[in-house]
Amino acid sequence: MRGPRPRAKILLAQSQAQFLNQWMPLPFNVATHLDTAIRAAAKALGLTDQGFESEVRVADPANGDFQANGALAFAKRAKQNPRALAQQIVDLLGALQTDFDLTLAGPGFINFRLKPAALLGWLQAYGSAQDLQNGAASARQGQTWIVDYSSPNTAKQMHVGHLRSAVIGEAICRLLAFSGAKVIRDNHIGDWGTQFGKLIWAHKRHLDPAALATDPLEEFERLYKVGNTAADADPSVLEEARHELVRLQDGDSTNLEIWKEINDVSLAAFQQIYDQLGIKFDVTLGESFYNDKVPRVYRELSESGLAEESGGALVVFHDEHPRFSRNAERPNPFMVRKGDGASGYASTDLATALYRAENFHAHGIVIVTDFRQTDHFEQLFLTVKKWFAAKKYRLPELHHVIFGAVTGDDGKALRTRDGGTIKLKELLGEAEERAYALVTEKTPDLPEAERRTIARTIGISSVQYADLSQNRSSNYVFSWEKMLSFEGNTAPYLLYAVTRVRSIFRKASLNPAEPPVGSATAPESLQEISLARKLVKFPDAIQLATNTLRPHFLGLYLYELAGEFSGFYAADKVIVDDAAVRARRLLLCHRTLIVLETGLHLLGLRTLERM
RNA sequence: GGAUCUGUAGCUCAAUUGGAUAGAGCACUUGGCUUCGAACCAAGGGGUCGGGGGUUCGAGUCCCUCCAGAUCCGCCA
Repeated sequence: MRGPRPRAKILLAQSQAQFLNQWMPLPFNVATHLDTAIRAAAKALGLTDQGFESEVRVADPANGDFQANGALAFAKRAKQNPRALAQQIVDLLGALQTDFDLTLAGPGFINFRLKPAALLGWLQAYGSAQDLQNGAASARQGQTWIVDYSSPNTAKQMHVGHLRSAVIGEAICRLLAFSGAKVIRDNHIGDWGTQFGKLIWAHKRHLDPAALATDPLEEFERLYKVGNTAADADPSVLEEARHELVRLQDGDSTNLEIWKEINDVSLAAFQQIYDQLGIKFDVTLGESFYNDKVPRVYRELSESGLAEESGGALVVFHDEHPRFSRNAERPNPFMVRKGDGASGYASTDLATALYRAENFHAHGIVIVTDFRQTDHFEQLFLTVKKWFAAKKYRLPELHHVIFGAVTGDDGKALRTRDGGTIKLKELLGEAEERAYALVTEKTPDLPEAERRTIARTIGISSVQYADLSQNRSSNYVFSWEKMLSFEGNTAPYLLYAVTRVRSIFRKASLNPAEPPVGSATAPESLQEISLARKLVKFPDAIQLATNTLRPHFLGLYLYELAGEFSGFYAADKVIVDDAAVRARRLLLCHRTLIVLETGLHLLGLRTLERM
């Protein structure tokens, strides 16, 4: 419940105008609040029409809490003195001075430092996870976003290379939902590829029923290899495999049954992994689902003149784009239909885009894949934009969320068919084991069952966070040490901070859901102030991570917040006799707890009571 | 051959997308537990941001060029 803020009494001595002003809570997102105020000042100065932007951002703590850099860029364009211009703006920001210390620095930076009373006001105003949610939920209210992630091929196990899409995708889903969007998680599985020809061929001839009963996915993988090897060695096998594929596509009941069995088994195995990662898809619309929807794509693209015949195939060029132009040195058209009449992933993806726009009324579509598909999705998006424009369909925002490859020691991307790559199942199991050893070492007194539960959370979180803590666009060499590191910017460090806060509440016999902090006063010590200043920047971290679709910005923020808390924890004791000191420190502890837990849950991690 | 991405401390990574003195962790050195959990904290050394040139008040970030690696380039997705 957000009511009037209990800051009134510190304001009694101030003017009536300021008093009334102070009854308005400082908004959830302080940077946005500053932006609004500066824009108003710029408008008063007549700068808005000339394209003035405030450029408010989080500042280096040494300089302030937020900084506005807009005067610099504007002055350059308008050939004015930036420092003088910044001063004119500052002169109009008098109302902000109740909450902030304003300073002008360097060539024209405007710095804003929150006063302790303003910090207290913000902390009092946003006092529960629900308050944080309410504060953030306006940005994408009423929008529907489709997030297409994980999307493995069936009949194969997921290996470490599949982890990034799942982990990053889930974090993005949660961030979008937190900003108010309705999110539809769509697992666009590869269930209709040519691999099924070879697979069905082998299934009919080399199936081992015992192996199928023990570990069906393992057996399907073996069968695929058998089929692949045989087809490579013998052209007649390849021919038979193609025939099996055609029969499947023509609806042959035996082949359909095998196909369905393979997919059902695969999805059940995938689900075990998803359960561990806390992922639950809303829909699983794989490539087969779009099978009957591609003719419309061919028709509409041809009618609108976007697609053309070329060597028997149906292709789309984008002449305005050097890379996809027909005039390129080596043309790279978007292959909508192959020369032999078969559909490819391009046509499936086009049909998928249309379905998402029409059926889900998507405001935005996010597709999470590795960087190798960059060209494909660029062509897809270019084609979709022209196609939708020609047919007057409403165009959703299209985002390809690209991440780097997970590579082996040779620096080359891991591929399923190379064999010997680490299976996701094994990775998660190993993570749990290593975490268990550590838990047992650190907290041997906890009962075995609890140590197991804790180890599960720590192990899985560590693996998830290994992907979320770094900028998604870079490649990395897979290593156990990296995935299961427990020091530095890692999940255990963050989870540890959470358990230390909870421990304080336990020690004081207080319920963290109902912290007695109504009488808390403004932060005083260096560490208290530093922690409070960090807490107030949570909305900015959320916004940055969501707008850029880069969850690591939130991870970095949480790591820094946990660091501030650790410094505070070491310096300032919370459970002390002085009731005033105690209340104001408990407030900081509690707000740290809700921000950390909310943030970690947004990244898809689970948190712990103790560890 | 063309295109895209990557290159930051010995190692693994950040840097709010053009902002102020490039920051963390690991490793190394030093100090801190009879005091709310030391899976922690405090402090120290360590950098021609791959090389070179350019754009401007300001560049790790943008442009050009060279070097190194990865990836893609009409029918597997």
